Amino acid sequence: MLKLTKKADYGLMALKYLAEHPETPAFSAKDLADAYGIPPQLLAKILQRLTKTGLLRSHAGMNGGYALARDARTISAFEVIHAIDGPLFITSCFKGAKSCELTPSCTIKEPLARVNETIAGVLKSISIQDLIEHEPAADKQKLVALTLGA
Amino acid sequence: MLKLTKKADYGLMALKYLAEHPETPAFSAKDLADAYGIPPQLLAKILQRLTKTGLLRSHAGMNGGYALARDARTISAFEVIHAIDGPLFITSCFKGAKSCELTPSCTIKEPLARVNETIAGVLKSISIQDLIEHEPAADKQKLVALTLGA
DNA sequence: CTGAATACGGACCTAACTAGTCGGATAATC
DNA sequence: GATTATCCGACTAGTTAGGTCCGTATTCAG
Repeated sequence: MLKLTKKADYGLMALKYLAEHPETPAFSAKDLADAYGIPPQLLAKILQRLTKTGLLRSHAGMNGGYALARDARTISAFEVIHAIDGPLFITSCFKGAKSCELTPSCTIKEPLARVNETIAGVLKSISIQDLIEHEPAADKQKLVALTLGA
Repeated sequence: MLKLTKKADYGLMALKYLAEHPETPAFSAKDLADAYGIPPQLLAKILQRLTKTGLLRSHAGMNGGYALARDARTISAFEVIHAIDGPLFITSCFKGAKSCELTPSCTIKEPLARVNETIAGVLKSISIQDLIEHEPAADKQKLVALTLGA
């Protein structure tokens, strides 16, 4: 069905929330979970993962919590999704290094790999900041090149 | 992980195979399954589904089998995926009519919906025929517009 | 008319994955 | 040292994906 996991959704929501409140030094996992009605312990694990991949900075203790490690404009949706859901493969084939068992019979792998790159490109072109600024802006249109040639 | 199901892969492979052999009037599910080492009964069900959605024509009895219902150029990868995997939703939210329970707190739904449309556009721009012709062709590059504005 | 080849379609099984929970350890602040 | 946090692994329940089995209907050849 080509859909993100809820975890990725939650992660994006949390990052967006942090980006929307730059004045506050840090939010605890519970704060963020309450803001969206997300199970706190689940969100906590997501935030921990985002911390480990360097997208967030964490601080334990009172008045601790999470904050963006970088500017919201420099964090792409792709990074968030990749950190939480792992590598992005549109094909069920090539999971990592070992190509699919059907090779060389699987002939659609190569064309779909380009589709995969295109989708990744789309997600890379979207920053957390973009999620906030969703005003009508025809000049903000972005063009993504889809190359089918080998 | 944002990936297609194997069923969709199998469907695309089968359609591509049919498109590559226009001279043959029909291939049985078993023929196609043998060509790729796919479980025959699984592929059979996929082909049946593609028939029901009008992408294939079927014929029972001896020398029966499946054939493309339309020209390979007019069948998009999107149609195939949609027929097999169902509607394409990148967000875990809005499954069909009922929006996610987090509404209105879920604020990323709207921006991601546009990403969703972009990806759908990419898949719609790719025909079965395109899967066959994967020669280096810079002039075959396609541009996909990604609009983030509301 | 009979039988082989084929499409059709439901029921079923199993492994994997997703979402979420629980419990405890560590760390920082007051 | 009590409180507020992050951290992290183990566990459970529900869903989905992938695949199988079996019976029925349809078409064609001999």
